[in-house]
Amino acid sequence: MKTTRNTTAKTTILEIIKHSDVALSHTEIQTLSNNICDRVTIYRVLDRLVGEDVIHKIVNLDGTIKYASCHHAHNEVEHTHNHIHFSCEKCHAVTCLDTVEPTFKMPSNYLVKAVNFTLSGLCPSCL
Amino acid sequence: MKTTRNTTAKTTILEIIKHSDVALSHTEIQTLSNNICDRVTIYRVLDRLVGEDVIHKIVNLDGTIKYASCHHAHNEVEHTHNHIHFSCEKCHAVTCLDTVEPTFKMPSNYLVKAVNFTLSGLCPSCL
DNA sequence: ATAATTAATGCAACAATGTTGCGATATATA
DNA sequence: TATATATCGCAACATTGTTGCATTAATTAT
Ligand SMILES: [Zn+2]
Ligand SMILES: [Zn+2]
Ligand SMILES: [Zn+2]
Ligand SMILES: [Zn+2]
Repeated sequence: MKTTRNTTAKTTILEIIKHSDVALSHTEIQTLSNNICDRVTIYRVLDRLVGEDVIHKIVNLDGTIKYASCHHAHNEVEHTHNHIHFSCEKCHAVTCLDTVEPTFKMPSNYLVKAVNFTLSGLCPSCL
Repeated sequence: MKTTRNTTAKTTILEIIKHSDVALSHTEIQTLSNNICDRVTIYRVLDRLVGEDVIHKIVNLDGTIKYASCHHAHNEVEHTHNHIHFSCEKCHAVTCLDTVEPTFKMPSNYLVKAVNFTLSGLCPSCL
């Protein structure tokens, strides 16, 4: 079987994401990592971390992709990322709102498997 | 003042979007328009139509941008696009669900100005 | 109907972002 | 320490979106 390895690039990138209180884009991670590795490597590490369920991918309102660490217990049976994200239109910070759970009624002829909710406006720091 | 003009490109693109029951990307519009105009013109026409509030922009789960016509009455006082979108993971169709209204409770220290909700799963055709 | 104004277009050139192939490197294991 | 192979670096490429400018065409005025 295909195993996964802990490399310096992977460790560094994961630390950067874990220590950030906002979601980070590929470019932001590259800057913060001080070019510790190639641009392509960052893409591949991010894919791996998402696959390992250590971080999750967020699509921002403008279509940019951001990454944040997963704060759930890793032994959950049902593992979803159905929490809301907030995108501040002033400081552009994207944060996970793990406690907010949206409710909605869907027509029965749809099968909903995942939700991706993003709110925008002003965050507490910018309010 | 700067007026807007009705050109063949604009008319054609708007017709394509209006007659589609799913949201369309720039590339899809280009294909459907049979290369009636330059790639850049499509970008500019789409920006104009969004600015005129005739169509609205949707960010799909994968970060791709799609466009759909607005179905609201144009004399509404409050004009928002806070409806849910559904993205089918099989046929990749993105549709507007104008009737579904999500509810949620936000912490008071956030100011929510806009919402962007996308559900994914299987649409009625693929179920 | 014709001329004048300028919004809109086409084209080229560029920037940003993401992907792929492959030889070289480094990690985990024996 | 030796081996297997996951991962990396690099180059090359694809896609998507932007900008500047000369040309074209839609609207308005004459
Ligand atoms: Zn903010
Ligand atoms: Zn999150
Ligand atoms: Zn479908
Ligand atoms: Zn819509």
